[in-house]
Amino acid sequence: MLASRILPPPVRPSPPTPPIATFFSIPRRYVKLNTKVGASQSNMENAKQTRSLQKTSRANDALSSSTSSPVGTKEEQLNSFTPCPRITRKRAASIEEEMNGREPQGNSPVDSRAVQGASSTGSGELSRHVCLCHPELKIPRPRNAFILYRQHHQHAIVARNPGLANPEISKIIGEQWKAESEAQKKIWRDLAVARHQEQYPDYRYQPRRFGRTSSTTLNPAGQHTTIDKFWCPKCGGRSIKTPTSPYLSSTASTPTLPPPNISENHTPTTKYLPMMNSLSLESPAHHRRIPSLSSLNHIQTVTASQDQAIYSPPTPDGKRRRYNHAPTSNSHRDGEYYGHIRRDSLPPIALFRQSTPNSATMPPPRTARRASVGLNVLVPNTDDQSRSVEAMVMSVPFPVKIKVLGRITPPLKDPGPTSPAIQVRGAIIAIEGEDTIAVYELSEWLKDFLAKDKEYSPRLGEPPKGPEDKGEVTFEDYLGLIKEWHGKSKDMVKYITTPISESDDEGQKQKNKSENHIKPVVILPTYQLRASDVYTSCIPIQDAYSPTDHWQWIATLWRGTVGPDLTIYIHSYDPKDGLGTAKLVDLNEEVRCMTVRKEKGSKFDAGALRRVGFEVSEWIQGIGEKSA
DNA sequence: AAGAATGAAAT
DNA sequence: ATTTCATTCTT
Repeated sequence: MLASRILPPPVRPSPPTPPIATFFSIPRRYVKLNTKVGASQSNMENAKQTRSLQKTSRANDALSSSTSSPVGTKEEQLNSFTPCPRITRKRAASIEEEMNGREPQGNSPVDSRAVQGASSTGSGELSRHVCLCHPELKIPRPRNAFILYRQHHQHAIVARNPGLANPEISKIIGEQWKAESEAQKKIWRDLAVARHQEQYPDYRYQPRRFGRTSSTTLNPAGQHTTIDKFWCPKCGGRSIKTPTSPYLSSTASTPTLPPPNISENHTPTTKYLPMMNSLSLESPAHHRRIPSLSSLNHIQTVTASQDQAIYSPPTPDGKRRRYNHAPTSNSHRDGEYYGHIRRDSLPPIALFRQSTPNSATMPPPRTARRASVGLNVLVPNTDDQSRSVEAMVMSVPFPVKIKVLGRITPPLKDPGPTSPAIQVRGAIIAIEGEDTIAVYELSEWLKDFLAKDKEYSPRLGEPPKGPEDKGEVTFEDYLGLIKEWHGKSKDMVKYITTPISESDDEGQKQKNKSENHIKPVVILPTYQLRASDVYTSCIPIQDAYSPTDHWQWIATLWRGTVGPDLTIYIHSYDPKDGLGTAKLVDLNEEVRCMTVRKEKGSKFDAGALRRVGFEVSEWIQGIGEKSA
């Protein structure tokens, strides 16, 4: 055991793991051992014994039931969920958390280091010592199948049994889990590993064991030990003592430390859309801090930086929240061990940085487009215009367009505190992509998938119609379509905010009150994106608008209609081009876009589909909780 | 902070 | 075989 402590952790098929990794927790463990463990030790022992007894019997159960019974589909006994006094809100966190990991992509070293996480921030004196190497968030261990399952069903159960204590809920879900078919369980298991692995390829589980084992303190050098409190386990160096005044310290001395959260105030959205601020529109209303859409031509410039933004990690936040509510006060001080410390450290703000820099270097926005006739050299007024327009428009990365659309037509927002609360908040999911067949295929699949869940009542919507004939299409035609959709938009909103009622108006009133929180979901096989693209190409540009301006103008007309809560974009790729490092399924919370990649000509990857289904349902669950 | 469920992964 | 810790949230 000692030996294994001293040696670097067994290196997985993965890249460099810092040799000192194993020791990170030692100093803190020391702290904790002294302060608490000793005291509670015996209690713990008891508890453990109890549990291990239970465990064995449980194990037997499992053995007898799950191994022996092949099990038929038990969908019925899943009984009728329904009611839901209040919507669980934690779910959002889990999604965010998922997103957090998505990032430096392939930077394995980061990941492995992160496993150990934790800065040297701590109690009292110790807290003044900061090591230059940085923080890193703690990577949570993978949720196992059951935990995922529990998480997923929790709110349905809470709904059924209002006010039930959590442990009870655990029991219930435990039962349900046992009843689940082996196949179903496997799906959850797969999901459990897949997700975590994707996010933290180099994760290695390193539980701290209090059992006594290593209170023998050896420091990394293998030398003996009184623990040096100021020794930074991560970089192996001594942490530096920070000046008393925070001001003095910041500038010069701590290059690797994130600056105090300057960015904390900005919402990511604000930051990621620097050039979307209107310098151009004079309408007084715009003086409000409403971030308006920019001049159209910016879309091109946006592209570059947006791209970064889009593929860069979203706000590191996630479940820290969960721990943050813990009091920062004294009570915390002495009990500090790494479990807490690690979360107290701020997420590396550096992650945000890349989103801003070029805003400064951006060309000034063109103002008063209408007037700037001469400026637009981009528009060839030739015959093949529409082709080049199409090419141009299609060359804009879809995430950019989706994001822009997201600004024009945000999802239905929750009613303000003053307005009456809505009874239910479903979701609108747009499925976009150039491969229409695939779009429909996925739409159907998703509908079926959600329908199985009983928590959802999915409907396929009819997408905006394309131009009738191949001939020229006029603005009028388009305006007609838009008008139609203003109507449909209202219908959709109504649909997703109206509790589903299958039983006729019988005991309806009673039912509606406590139960029936099935979420209505509208799935649109193509929506605003496709429509905007199509119409951009077939409505000729008669004026000085550039193709991208043209696109945005077209897109802007959707304003006033409801935007999708989530867009699923099907990215069909050529098998011979391969995928590169791209993931099959990739959720970008920031733009509310989930990308699903699919090889042209073949079917969707089964795992990818499951993943989509799962993520979508989590997304929908989290909708209530999202801040605008 | 304990606790209720289950399970994966490290000792 | 045993221990930790993933999730959730009330007592």
